[in-house]
Amino acid sequence: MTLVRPPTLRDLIKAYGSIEEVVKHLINSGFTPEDISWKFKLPYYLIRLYMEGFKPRSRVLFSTVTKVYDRLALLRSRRGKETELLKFFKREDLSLDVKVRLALGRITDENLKIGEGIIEKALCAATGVAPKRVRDLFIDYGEYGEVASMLIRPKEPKLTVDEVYEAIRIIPKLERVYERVLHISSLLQNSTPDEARYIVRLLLNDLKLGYRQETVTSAIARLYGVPAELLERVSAIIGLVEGLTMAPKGEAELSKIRIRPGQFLKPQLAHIYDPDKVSYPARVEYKYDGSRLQIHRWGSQVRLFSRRGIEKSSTLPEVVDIAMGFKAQSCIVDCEVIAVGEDGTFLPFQYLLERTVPRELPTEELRERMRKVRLTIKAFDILYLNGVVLLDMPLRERRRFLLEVVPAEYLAEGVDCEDEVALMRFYNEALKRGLEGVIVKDLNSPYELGRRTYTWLKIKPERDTVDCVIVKALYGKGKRAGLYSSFLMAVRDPKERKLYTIGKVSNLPDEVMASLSSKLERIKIGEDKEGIYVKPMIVAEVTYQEIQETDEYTSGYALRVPKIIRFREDKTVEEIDDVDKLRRLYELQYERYPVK
DNA sequence: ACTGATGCGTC
DNA sequence: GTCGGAC
DNA sequence: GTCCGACGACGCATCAGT
Repeated sequence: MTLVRPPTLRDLIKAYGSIEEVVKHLINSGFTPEDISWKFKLPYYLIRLYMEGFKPRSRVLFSTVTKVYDRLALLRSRRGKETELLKFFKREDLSLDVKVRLALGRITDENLKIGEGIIEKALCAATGVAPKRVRDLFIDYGEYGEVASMLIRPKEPKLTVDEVYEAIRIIPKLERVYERVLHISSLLQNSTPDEARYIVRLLLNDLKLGYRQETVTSAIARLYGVPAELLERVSAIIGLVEGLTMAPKGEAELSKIRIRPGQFLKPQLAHIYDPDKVSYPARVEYKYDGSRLQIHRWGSQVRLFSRRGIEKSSTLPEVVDIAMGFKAQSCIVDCEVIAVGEDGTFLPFQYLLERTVPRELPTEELRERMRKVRLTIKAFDILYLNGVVLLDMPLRERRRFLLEVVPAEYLAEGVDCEDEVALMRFYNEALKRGLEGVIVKDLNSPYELGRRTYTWLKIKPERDTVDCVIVKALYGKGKRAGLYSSFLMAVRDPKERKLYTIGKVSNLPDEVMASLSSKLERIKIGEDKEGIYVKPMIVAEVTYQEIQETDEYTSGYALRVPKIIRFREDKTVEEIDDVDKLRRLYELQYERYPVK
């Protein structure tokens, strides 16, 4: 009896013709990708690539791209970065969409479901380094790309752009956490420190190269000789990557891109109110505490989009019904969707999330939620009507069409104000009626896709303030590495010497953060993986937009949109506010501003 | 079957 | 949603 | 003036782990 040698990979390739066929055959015979990786000493990511039918097209090394990234990181000026990008886009050995995506640091529009947690696991798996040490490096450098480049061993670069690019694109197909970890760690094991830095950054959608997307746009516009404004507009309509990759078709083709219902448009946004920026007469409307919704209707078709373009049509059927009642053949309407009780009163924002967050729900569950949280809309703009694009029309004229299309009960309430006195009168009335505030709009302004403009200004009230004390300081990330950049605040027990947490605050100026950080080090009394615990003695006055009930903090309450107003060096921890005051403020907030 | 970790999208 | 800060 | 990164709370989805 002769011993049969197990077939080598070489044998199998000979038998099946190609490595791709071998992998397919082995998977069909019941082997897992892990088995195959183990048996033939093949990197896990390659097996997953072959399973997805990967066919290498170009042999360009990924290290040529990381060199471009490094140069971009070093260049200081916008112009310099733009020229370097232009040089990159001139390369003919890579396709334009690959180059655009590499430049934008966004390899796919799908969700990778990769965050810092999975990167940390993958780094441990790839290097055998203990999680504690990886985390410590992360605290020091504030970013996993740099950490990866420090932990990965130098080697000859051999990854190709194709491999890296496709390996990232197939990640959405890896459902299990351990699959994603194995995939990424095998990729990192086969990369150089420089490659690892940028692979991690690509996975986290953040290249940290210090240029903006408009720099990428103008580099492409320059290369293909098309106006940057046109390219921007096309990108606003069909999407950034799609728009930029159309540039070679030239100005004539780009000009043909038209807005059509069914295709999401980036909504216009508002700035904070500044009295000097208002031009009268101004349109002033209630600001409803809801979620932005863009309604597209053409014939009997309706599509709803959230602020970032997520489709919501299937979970908001009552809004679809409302849209069916619009008096138009086709239209795109901008509105706020809000939660209302059975009596028509406004419900707090938290309730709305139960309706707007889910992506899809079983019919029964959806019905139940529809009963519990009713919805209505408040429309305030119209972008398109019966084949005509209204964007460049002044608001005054767009509103005329809006009133014809949308029934009165679904329109945002407002008035035209001649001066600041009238504005403030309407604003105060809005607060009395329980609204979030008002929006002030320039009646002569066009609708500017995707831009935050001073032609729309929001006014929201200052709420009460709470004096509280820092009990914990959390490590900053990215550009705030090495500092404590967010602070856990607490209030007193009314009787005993106890503290109850109420949430975290951040957003301090760099200088303040720096001096605070050293102060905190001196009163440190403990630590965990997120930051340090400190002796409660730094008192701050904090304001907020709303108090919410929560299980997250020991007081039972949390502040929505918290802000530090000032530090109270005149106050000791004995003199801060207590939980009773917080409870009173919570109960008072809807009395003083009736939710109606 | 439940809880926790992780990621994502709303404000 | 907020803010500060780079560009 | 504009954009963007670093932050806040919340609820949901999904998988990991018991």
